[in-house]
This record gives sequence, C-alpha cells and structure tokens, in this order.
Amino acid sequence: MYRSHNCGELRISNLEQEVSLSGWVQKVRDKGFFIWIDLRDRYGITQLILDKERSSNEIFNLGKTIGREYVIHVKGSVIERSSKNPKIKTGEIEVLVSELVILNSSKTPPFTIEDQTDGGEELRMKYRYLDIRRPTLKNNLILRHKISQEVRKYLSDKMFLEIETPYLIKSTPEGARDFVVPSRMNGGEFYALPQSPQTFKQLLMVAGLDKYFQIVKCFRDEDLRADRQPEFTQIDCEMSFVKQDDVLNSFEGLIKHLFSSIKNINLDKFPRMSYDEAVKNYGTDKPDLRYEMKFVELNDVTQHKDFNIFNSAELVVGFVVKSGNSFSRKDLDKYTDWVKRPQIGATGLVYMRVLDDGSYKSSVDKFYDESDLKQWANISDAKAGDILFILCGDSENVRKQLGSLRVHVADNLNLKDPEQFTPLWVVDFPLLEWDEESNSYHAMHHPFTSPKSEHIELIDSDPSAVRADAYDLVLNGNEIGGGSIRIHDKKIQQKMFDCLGFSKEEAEKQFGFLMNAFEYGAPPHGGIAFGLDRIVALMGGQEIIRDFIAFPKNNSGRDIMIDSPSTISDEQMKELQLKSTKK
RNA sequence: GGUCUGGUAGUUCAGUUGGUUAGAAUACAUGCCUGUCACGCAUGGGGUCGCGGGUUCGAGUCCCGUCCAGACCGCCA
Repeated sequence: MYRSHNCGELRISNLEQEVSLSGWVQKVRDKGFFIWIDLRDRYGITQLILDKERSSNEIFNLGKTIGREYVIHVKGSVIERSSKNPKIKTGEIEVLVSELVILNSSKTPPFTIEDQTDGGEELRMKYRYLDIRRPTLKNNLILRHKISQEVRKYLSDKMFLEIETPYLIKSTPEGARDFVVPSRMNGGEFYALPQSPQTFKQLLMVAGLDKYFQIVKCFRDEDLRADRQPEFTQIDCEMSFVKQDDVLNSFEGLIKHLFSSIKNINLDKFPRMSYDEAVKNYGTDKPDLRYEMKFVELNDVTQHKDFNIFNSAELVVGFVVKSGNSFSRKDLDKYTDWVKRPQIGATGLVYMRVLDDGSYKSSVDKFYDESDLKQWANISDAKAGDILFILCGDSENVRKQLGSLRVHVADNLNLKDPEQFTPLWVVDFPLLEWDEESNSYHAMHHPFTSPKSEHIELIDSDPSAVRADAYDLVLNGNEIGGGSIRIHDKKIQQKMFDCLGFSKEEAEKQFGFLMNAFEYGAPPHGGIAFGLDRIVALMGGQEIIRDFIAFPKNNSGRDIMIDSPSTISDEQMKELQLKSTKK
C-alpha cells in the first residue's frame, strides 16, 4: 500500500496514528540534527521529520540524499509540531518517519515548483508536467473540471442530451481556415476538423432530439492570440422550438448557475444592447462595461471653426476619463503615440482638460474658445478634474480606434477588476458584412443564421441593413459565447447562399445534406456556443487562456513539449498520396 | 503577411558613451547548525552574452541578416 492518507489530509485529530504517505519532495530543510521534508501531492503538503535522536541512522542518512521532486514513500506516526505553521492545513502536525523508500529520484527541475515560479513562459511550456505540479496551474485545471461538471449537471437537469459529433468531417470554404486530414483510403481526398459542430447539431434538431449540448473540441487554423488557440473547447448547445428570448434566458441561467455554484456570485439579469448601440457607444461589439467612458459624438459642436481636421472628418468622437486631468503632459504624449501606432492608425489625439477651477484647456485652444469648450464639456458631461479624449476620422475606423484607446486607458488606470463580472448580451447583429477583398457579402455569424423576419425583404434591396437573430454573450469585454436562431426553411437558406455568392451547384455540394434535411420537417431551432477556455480563464481572474488548458500551443501554433507539428516519413507521405515539398 | 518588445550562469534579471578578469539574486554542490517551514551561516563550481556576418585597435553593447519567444494588427463564418 503506497498510502493510507494523502498529503493534505492529516490533522491534529490524527495524532499518534501510524500512517503511510507518498508524494513528491517539495523541499528538504536539513538543519543538521533535524531534517524536514515537505511532501507534496495534488491535495496538499505534509511535513515529514527525521532527527538524529528518534530516527535510525540508516533512514537519517537516506534522508540526506533526497532532492527536490524525488518521489518517496514513508511510514511513520503523526505527531504534534512543537512550532506550528498556521499557513497550511496540515500545519499543526508532522509525520515522524520510521520507514523511507525512494520510489524515484529526480533531476533538479529547471524552475521552482511554486506559485511564484522563477520559470519563464517557454520553459514552463517545455516542462508542462512540472508546471502543472504548481498550485496555480493545478488549481486552474481543477476549476476547469468543476465548471465542466456544473455545465453537465445544469444542462442535463434541463433535459439537454450530451451527444458526440464527428471530428473527421468536410472542409467548407466559409469562415476560418480548416485543419485538414488526408484520407489514406480515399487517396487525394481530405477530411477537415470541425470549426464547430454547427451543421451536426442542426441535424440533431431535425432528428427530433430537441435539446443538445456537447463539451467539444473545435479547430481553426488561424493565428493565435492570448485568448485564441488553434484547438479550443466549446460548450455547444442547440434547442428546438425556440425564439431568441428563449435561448437567451436559458443560457443566462447556465452562466448564472456557474457563477453561483462555483464562485458564490449571484449575477443580476444580464443587460442587452444592440450591436449598433455597442459600436456607436463603445467602438466594439464586445464592450467591457466594468468602466464607463462611453463615447460622445461631437460633430455638432466642433465644426466651422477653422480646424480643418475636425471639419473634414466624418465623425468627431471622444470619451471622458474621470479624474483624467491628473495625466501629465508626458502621459498624454504617450497616449498620442499609442493611438498613432500603425496597429491603431489614428493621426492624432485631441484632448481637453477641465481644470479644478472649472476652466478648460485643450490641445486645440488655437481654434476653439472657452465657450466652445464649455459646450464640449456640457455635451460630454466632463466635470472639473476630468479629461476628454477626442479622435476623428471616418466613422468605422475612428470608432474602432477610440474603442481600443478606451480599453488601453482602462488598463493603465487599473479599471479592470478581475473579480468584478459584468456580462452583457449583444443582440441584433448584422446578417451580412461587406468584404472589400472579395467584393462580396460574407455571413457575419455563419450562413445558417436567420435574418429577423421583418428584414427578410431587405436581403435583396439593402443587404447591409438586414439584422439577424444573432447574439453574443460578452463578459468583461471578452466574447464568451455566440449563437443565433437558425434558418429552418430551405427557401430562405437558398436565398442566403445566393446572397453569399454560392451557385446552386456549390451550395448543393457543400451543404446539400443540410438542405435535404430541411425538406423532412425541420423544426424552428437555435442555439449558442460558449468558449469554455475563456469562461474558465475569466472565472479564474485571467484573460490568457493558455494557463487553463493542460497542454496548450504556443504563439506559433507549436506544442514545444512534444515538438509538433513535425514532418512525417516518406512512407507515410506515399501512403497518403501526398507529394513532398522538401527540397 | 505586418508592427513592436525581448534573447546574457540551471533560472529570473542587471550590465552606463564600445574599453581591465561579464555581475546580482536564486537554484545547485560541500561543510556547520536541536524546531525549520522564503530556515540561517560559510565555501565552491557554473557563461558559445541566440546564431551568422560586418564596422572598430577593441563588440554583451553599434550596423545588417537570421532563428526563437511574447504582445498586437491583418486573420478568427
């Protein structure tokens, strides 16, 4: 028997018991007369003690040979510590070792296995199994487990069935790039890994299963970000006989349940905001509502004053930073440089300080007098001590730029409290968006999204005005879920494909199976998919999802622990009928 | 595809205007230590300054190229 207890279990109530423990050596403190060993496993740390008086020479000397991360097994008796450690749960007791077996030695690990590790990102990735021994990573994975369990519990109770869908499916041109898998049995042909189980869950609705969910891996061959991995996990859901409100209410319930059961936080009813409103007021379709800085449009009060930059701009827009007058000249220069970086692309930043005495000072005093600035202050509700930041340009770009600046300012001012959770439904997304490159319309969500019934006529006359029954759930400025009511009518689906520039033949070839299914009694249906990685990360107080995934990929899509992707042998290539591009 | 930042001891980092033998902390090793728990004290070993080229009397430091890592833009239906 390797252990009678785990390393987080023993208490003062276990005094004088003979126990056996196994685990990893966190630390050896050799005091000469005493040797203390912190023994660690998933459950905690228990202090072992050897000393010259009570331990045999043999065991004492063996104890001296033990290093960090050795795996050992001990037997001994639980004794009370004469100096206790209130910081750990087992801190009142220690185990006086009577038997000691080294089950496995360990090289000295390349970084410390502690919360505040000295290891850098890359090193920790390479030795991921050591990184996961750290409490931080371990707890992240435990949190993920709990969330998954609660999702399953909640949705099962609501009659959702968890059903698996295939990973080897068909490549489609819409959307993200597919990861593809060559088929040996069908030479020259490829499977694609799913970007989402979208069509399958819709078919399950046609099949009459009514409510489906799946915690499922999805794959997208696009560049990575802190919150984006090439393979990621979705909580994928679909329901029949629902309208948008039904879906929103159902899954608001799920998210509330997660927060109450796991974090003991009771969230209020989630506010809803239209896409147009979000973009107009915050310059993004995923506004972070933990802080204000709502946009104010200033065209009416900035024109015809010889300031040609504003006069010639389609939109002059700004936001107020409370107490922003404390920004130094240097701070403002930094913000100006920041918005001028090519990633943002603004030409400059105009500001207006409201001084403590209520007077105004702006970077454009040459063109605007006190009464102009007073108007700006009135319209933007800037008070003494505040600062108003203003950008101008064409509407779409300038809103985006100002939206980025808003987030950047919030970052600098520490307005993003990771323990504050501000969810938001963004609704009424456009059905289509114009793509300059291909000179055609693209589905903003995906081509199965239902236009709002009152907008169906507009599809032919004014496609960009059509709004869809599509929605995102935004949490603290992160998109954590998105979905829509689907088209269940073959004619409308056909119309969508027409609009997206699919020929009848292409549509038939790509999605014929779905359209055929729609001819056999498809119920009205809709659903949503949540990014599990993002939800877990946010609930863990982070925005970087990597530390909430056991074995993630790095910035360039590589797993540096197993060193993938990698080349395959010529034999494999031949078998798959692939030609080598190696020189 | 692009922009920016970084790469120096096992690890995390410092390294001034280009100038003597490249430092600190930590980790590691050895010794001492009868209550440690970030133990303490002493001693010691440890470097292809990412790689290649260039400028120079002289390069960790400047220039060019390249590789790697991270953040971001494009991209992510």
